[in-house]
Formats: sequence, structure tokens, C-alpha cells
Amino acid sequence: MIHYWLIKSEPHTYSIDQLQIDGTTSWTGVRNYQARNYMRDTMKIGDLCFFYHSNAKPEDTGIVGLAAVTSLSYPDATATDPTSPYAELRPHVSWVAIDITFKQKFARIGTLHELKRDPHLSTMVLVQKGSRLSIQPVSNEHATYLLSLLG
DNA sequence: GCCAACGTTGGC
DNA sequence: GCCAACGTTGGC
Repeated sequence: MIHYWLIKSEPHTYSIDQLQIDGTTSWTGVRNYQARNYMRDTMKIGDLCFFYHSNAKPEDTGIVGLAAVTSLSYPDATATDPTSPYAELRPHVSWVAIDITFKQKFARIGTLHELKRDPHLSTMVLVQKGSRLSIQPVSNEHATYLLSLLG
């Protein structure tokens, strides 16, 4: 049984198009404990992630594609590299990364505006007020609906 | 670029 | 362990 997730990225930093070019990328730089714990404890190979573009123009902000989890978690090298801007200075705190692999880019974007208005999605973590979590679980019901809507 | 929401830090 | 201060996220 796979789990579905939603992962956020700012498109000017790393977009679905770049993931399509790269094929597989290391999802590093997560510096939030709850998101870290999902990667470390729950995300498994074969899980599927809705790829979300955040912090963009309203018409570009939303779910744009699908990726697969293709590794278990491993230490995030950007946290232990002292020359990295994302270096972790507290020795007792460890961060992890996972590999994700491009699956598809949806024919159209499911904008945040649209998702917020959709009664099928009213309990999604994403559309709840103040949700800043960069890795979110998505229920099977919401995932099936989103795939029928966008995929 | 603004700023509300909210996670984290650290003094007490 | 409380909570004010601070830093970051991300929609707008």
C-alpha cells in the first residue's frame, strides 16, 4: 500500500520542468522537523508525490505534476557540509533527504485557487488556513480525486 | 514587497 | 516549561 504526498517547491528554485529534465533528484534542504519525520519514518519507495509550485504568481501556484519516491531517506549532505548555506550548526540535529523521480507533468495546473474552492478537497492539509508544511500527507481519496481531475 | 501565520529559540 | 522575540514561509 503506497502513501500519497504533496511536496512544495518554488518554481524559480526547482520546477517540475527541471525535474523532468533531471529525471531523478535528491530532495535536500528540508529544515522542518515534521517534514523531516515524514521523510525519515513514513515515506517509502513507490510512494507518489504531487508536485506543488509555491510562492509564484497566483495562476502559477498549484499542483503541476507527479513524482515517485525512489529511495529511502539518507543523510542530507547539504546539512553536514560546512561550506553549504544550508549547513546545520547544531551537532545533535540531523536532517535527511530522499530521491524523487519524475512521473508526469499534468496537462494543466491545479491552482491553489481552484483547489480551495473544490468541495471534494475541503479537508486537504494544503487548503487549510496557514499550512506551511513543505511535505504533506495526501489521503487516498484526495489523491484519487486529484488524479482524475488533473491526470 | 507586505505581512499574517506559525515554527523555533532561548532567557527566565 | 512558559512565552516573548525572532526568523521563515508563502499567499496576496
